Amino acid sequence: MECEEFKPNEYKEEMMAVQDTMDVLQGKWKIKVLSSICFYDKRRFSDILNDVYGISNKMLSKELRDLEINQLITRTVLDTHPVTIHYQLTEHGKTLGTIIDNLTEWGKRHRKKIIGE
Amino acid sequence: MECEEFKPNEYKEEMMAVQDTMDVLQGKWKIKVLSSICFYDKRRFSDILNDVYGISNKMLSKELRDLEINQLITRTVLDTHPVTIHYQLTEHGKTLGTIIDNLTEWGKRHRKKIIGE
DNA sequence: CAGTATCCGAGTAGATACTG
DNA sequence: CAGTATCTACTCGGATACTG
Repeated sequence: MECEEFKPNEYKEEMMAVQDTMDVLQGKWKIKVLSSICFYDKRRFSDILNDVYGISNKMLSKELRDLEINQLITRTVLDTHPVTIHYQLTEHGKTLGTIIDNLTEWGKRHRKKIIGE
Repeated sequence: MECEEFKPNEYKEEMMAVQDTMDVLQGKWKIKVLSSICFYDKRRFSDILNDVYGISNKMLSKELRDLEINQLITRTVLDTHPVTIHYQLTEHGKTLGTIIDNLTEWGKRHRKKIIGE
C-alpha cells in the first residue's frame, strides 16, 4: 500500500479485498487447521482434533465447513466402515502459503518490537 | 510456508507469529482506521470517524487505543482550545504496507475464485 | 473536539452429551 | 469415526446519551 497515494473513497475495492482475506483467515483456529491439513496432505477429523491443541469438535466442524465453502479445502468421504473422511488443501488453498509466510515474518518482528525492547 | 515440511509441534513459534499478526489486524475496522491515518499522515479523531464509513465513536476509540498499544500509531495532544489530537503511523506501523498489499492481492483472487467462476 | 458511560442484542466459543 | 445438539458464558459491536 502506498500510503502517500491512499484515498479512502478511492480504495474501496482494495479495502474490501483486504477484508475478504481477513474474513477467511480470521479467528483463533483457521490457520492452525489449515496448517495441520497442509502438512499431512490428507488428514482426518479426529487427527486434526489432536493436532490443533485446544480446539473443540464443534469449532473444528464449523471451521472445516467455512474452509470448504471458501474452497480452501476439500472433503472426501471414503466408503469404509465406519466411513473415513479426508480433508485436503485445494490448489487455491495452497496459494495462501505466501501470505502465511508474510504474516509469520511480520508477527516475529512485531513480537520483538512489543516485548523485546 | 513449506507445507511438505510442516509439523504442528515443531512450528509452534510460526503459528504463534501468525496469530500475533492476526490479533493486530483482526476485526472489522483496524485496516480501515490504519488506512485513513496512513493517507493523511496526521489525522484527527473526528476526521477518521468520517473517513471510516459506519464506525461508531466507541469502536474508533477502542481501535485507536489497541493500535497505540501495539505501537502502530502515536497519539499527540496539541495544546489548543479545545485540544486537538493527532494520530500518526509509527515506523513500525508503516511496515504493515507489504502485508496489506499481499492481503489485497489474495483477496482479489479469492473473490474471483468464489464469486466469479 | 475527543472522547466515556451505559444498555442491549447478536454472534463466538467452551463443556458436555448424544447419534449413525 | 465424524460429527450434531444443547446449554451457557463471554465478547463484539451498535445506539444513545453524556462530559471536560
